[in-house]
Amino acid sequence: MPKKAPSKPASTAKQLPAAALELIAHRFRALSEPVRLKLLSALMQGEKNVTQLVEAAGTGQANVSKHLAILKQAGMIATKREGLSTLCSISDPAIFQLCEIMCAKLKDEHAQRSKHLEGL
Amino acid sequence: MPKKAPSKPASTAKQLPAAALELIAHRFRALSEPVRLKLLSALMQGEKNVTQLVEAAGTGQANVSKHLAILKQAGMIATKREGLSTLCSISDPAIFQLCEIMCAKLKDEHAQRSKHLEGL
DNA sequence: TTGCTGTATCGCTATATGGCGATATAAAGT
DNA sequence: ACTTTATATCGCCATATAGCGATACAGCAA
Repeated sequence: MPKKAPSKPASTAKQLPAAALELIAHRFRALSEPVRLKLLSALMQGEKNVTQLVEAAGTGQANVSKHLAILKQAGMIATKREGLSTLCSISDPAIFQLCEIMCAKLKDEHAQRSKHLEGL
Repeated sequence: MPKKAPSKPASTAKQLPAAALELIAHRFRALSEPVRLKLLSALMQGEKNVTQLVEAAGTGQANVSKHLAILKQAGMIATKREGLSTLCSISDPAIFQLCEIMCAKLKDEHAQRSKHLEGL
């Protein structure tokens, strides 16, 4: 695929420009809070409105609203008004991959820890 | 530190227990800072000592040391002393996958934005 | 020992952010 | 109009953390 070579200082080029790193970091940060992961986890079962998500998250409505805004800004969920409700849904399937990889990592490490304890 | 969650209302069972979500969030958080991503980016080219990483990161040595500790605690890098130096290396190949996915996401979004500007 | 280098840790400040209550806005029904 | 419901936003507080300088520690050389 023909990738355009933008005007980049080819000499001192790191593989990723600093601006890109900030964008990437920003997106990872959206995934770095348990409440937000819980929201995404709930949304993996399908579209939900904010009230349902408040229930699922187990925290206040104001917080959920803020967290949803963060997820939305990170391009991970989409929202649409429907009457009184705001329906939320996962907008980027990459999230599934990301969480799967991270979960696999956790399971591996857990298995390692269990192994280390076997001899006790 | 988070106060201990009281006995869970068993009704709202989740696919992932809260403790797991915290662990996952913790790992994503390790990837949520530009300096740490820069360190990982540098380490993708191979083992490096702290001084080299300080150069690559463009921030103070104290910060780099702290960031490396965070990455280490998240199980993303390994360190070994060798003489005066501490050699660091990526210990979990999953990081490559995670960053690839996130970068692809960014490229997609960038392409989208470019498209929206085409008609102007 | 002393000195030098590389790394880790401490103390501090400033900023960012999560959680909460209160309030504002939006949309629909009366 | 007013009320109710659903969501968003605001103000405040407490905590977390990135960055910095100074310092402590570790390892090697003379």
